[in-house]
Amino acid sequence: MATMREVAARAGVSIATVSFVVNGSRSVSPTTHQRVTDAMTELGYTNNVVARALASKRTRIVALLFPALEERLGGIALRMFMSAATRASELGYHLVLWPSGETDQDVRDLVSGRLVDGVLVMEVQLHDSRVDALLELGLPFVSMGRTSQNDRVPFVDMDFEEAVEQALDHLESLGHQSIGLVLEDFSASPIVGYGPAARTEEAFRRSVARRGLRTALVTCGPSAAGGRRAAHDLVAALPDVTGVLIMKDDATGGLLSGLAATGRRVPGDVSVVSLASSTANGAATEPTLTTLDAPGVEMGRLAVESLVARLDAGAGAAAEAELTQVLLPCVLHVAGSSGPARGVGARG
Amino acid sequence: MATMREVAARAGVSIATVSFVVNGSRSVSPTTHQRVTDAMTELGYTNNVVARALASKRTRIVALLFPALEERLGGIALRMFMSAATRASELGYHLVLWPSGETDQDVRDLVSGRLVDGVLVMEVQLHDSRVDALLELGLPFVSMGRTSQNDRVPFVDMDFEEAVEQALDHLESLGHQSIGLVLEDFSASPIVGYGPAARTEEAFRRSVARRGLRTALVTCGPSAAGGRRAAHDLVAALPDVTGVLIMKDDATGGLLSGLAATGRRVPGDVSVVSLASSTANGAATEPTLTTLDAPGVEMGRLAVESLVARLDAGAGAAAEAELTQVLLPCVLHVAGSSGPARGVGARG
DNA sequence: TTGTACGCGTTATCAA
DNA sequence: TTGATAACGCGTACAA
Repeated sequence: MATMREVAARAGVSIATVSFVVNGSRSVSPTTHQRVTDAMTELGYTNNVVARALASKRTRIVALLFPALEERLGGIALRMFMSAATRASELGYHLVLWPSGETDQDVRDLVSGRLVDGVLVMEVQLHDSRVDALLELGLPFVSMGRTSQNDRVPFVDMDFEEAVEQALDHLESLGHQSIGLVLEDFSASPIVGYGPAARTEEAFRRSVARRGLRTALVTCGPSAAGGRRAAHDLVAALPDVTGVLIMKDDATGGLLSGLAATGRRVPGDVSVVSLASSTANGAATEPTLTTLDAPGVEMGRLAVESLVARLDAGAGAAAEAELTQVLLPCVLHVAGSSGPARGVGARG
Repeated sequence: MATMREVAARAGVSIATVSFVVNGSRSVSPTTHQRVTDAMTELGYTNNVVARALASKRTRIVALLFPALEERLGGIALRMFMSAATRASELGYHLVLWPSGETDQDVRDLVSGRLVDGVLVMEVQLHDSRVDALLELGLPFVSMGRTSQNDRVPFVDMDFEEAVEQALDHLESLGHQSIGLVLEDFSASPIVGYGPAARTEEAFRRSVARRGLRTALVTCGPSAAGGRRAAHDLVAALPDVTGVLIMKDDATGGLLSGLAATGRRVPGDVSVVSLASSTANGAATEPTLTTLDAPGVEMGRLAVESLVARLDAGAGAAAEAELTQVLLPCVLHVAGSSGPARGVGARG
């Protein structure tokens, strides 16, 4: 609870010298350095981050902008929160949680307090007014997710295209030629083209055309009931289906039982791969799910690192800092829900 | 980006008058008030929260202390994060996320920067050095969860005792007399007595004794495999079991299939109630789970409200402020996994 | 009701 | 290498 002034008096030096010692901003002679550190420990000096922020015009606080009232967020969002906060802490920053609606006004209001040096934006949509507002405000930020036109926007996102490739590689190597894709049904949602679903669908269409696979695409409502319904829709659209990619965690269990209800066994008759999920999540069903684990932890960590790097570089070097646009791969975790296609030997 | 000084100059008043208008700390004449507000809008004045914090010795920031590296946290923790941040925002506060280990040193280091006015502590254990440290530091805080000796500690926690009563009431009203309890296995964990599990077990023991039920208690490993194993252990220990309480979300699906593997149908032969879970989570299985939904959102909201109330009351009134110790009930959501006991009519 | 002036605890700019 | 001292932007006695 001691101030710099008190430490300076105790050490018999000027307040500026104490500041030099604390920040290492100038070199001080070993003797005075020792006197200052002694005084600091004797008085139990600790920095006052608020005073430092006022004087230095840097708060060393970054904000994580998340969509309030969003019910779809799950375990991977939580891991992003935690890893972002942890990495920020390691880098000497604090992370504040900012709930925001879809409107850019929320962003402007929050930023106007000048509490934060930079912002991370979560759940970025294809058209996102929050990103527009941040660009206009000139505040350093990193987008977690991509808009449709991200020319000069630093972002960290999941590589949905690559995830689809990995999943199809896996299934094709097991001999599957008839593969369905199950995506969340956004037709009743205000969202016009949800990025992850849109990118996954597009990547799937391109890849299956190139690979020459038989395919079908069905949408899926929430929870087990939605998954069960999707299973029926899928087998109706693609009766000889032997492989399924699904990107809707809460419906995957229902998909499994829905497939069973049509007389198809997993993985005996049909293999299932859960996209953008997690091993832990996949372990909750029987059989356990082959998953492409979303890099939530890495996304949080990298987004913070990218933002902090720009902040620590200073306003001068900010312009010439390279634009970090990172796509993180999912990790394929092979488990019980995928296996050789019917008629293909187990060692095939 | 305008300062108070600039607004004052524009309005032709003193800087103090502007401050009075901004904070409502003194009454100002309607005419000058108008001149000031006009100047503010013309210059686009916004408060500088850092300068305000330095002068007022209040940052209006609270910290949420969460256990770093904790993998067990799930959806309800995420909802706590989001609701706490949202409520704080509504009350004019900011929420920063502070990762901490088990050691109290982390807490002391974080607090020493004087960045926050108060702290929320998550996942409080029966013996928690973080709580001890906060008490010693004299910093206002609210515990989310309870220690074993919480005489003067303000807390918000789930009412595990009541949840057990609700679950047993539900099952008993359906005619069940032989009920098992499935809890997470902490024998291999460093945690000595995990609060929620310990309180649930104790409440269960007391309640079933009073009710005169036949019971068994089994522990449960992670994921579906753990639940399946628990099902076998349970039917071995209590062959005529017709009702199960389980508090381990990722194993509940496995419990269902494990029961099926022993020839017992849910809910035809055995009813299952998932404790401290969520309706959304329970909808992922078939049948959908009857759950006692954890009040994660309410806990985050109430903890913030309690803390902010104390902070806004000021240091003077803090001592005489009542000690808020709140136990929040779970909400019973009856779904597909519970029904009348065998031999009891559906209208029983 | 309004103005003056000091304090909050640092950082940063000059001198020395 | 060190020391004065002016910002930083706002809150608040105290005075007018």
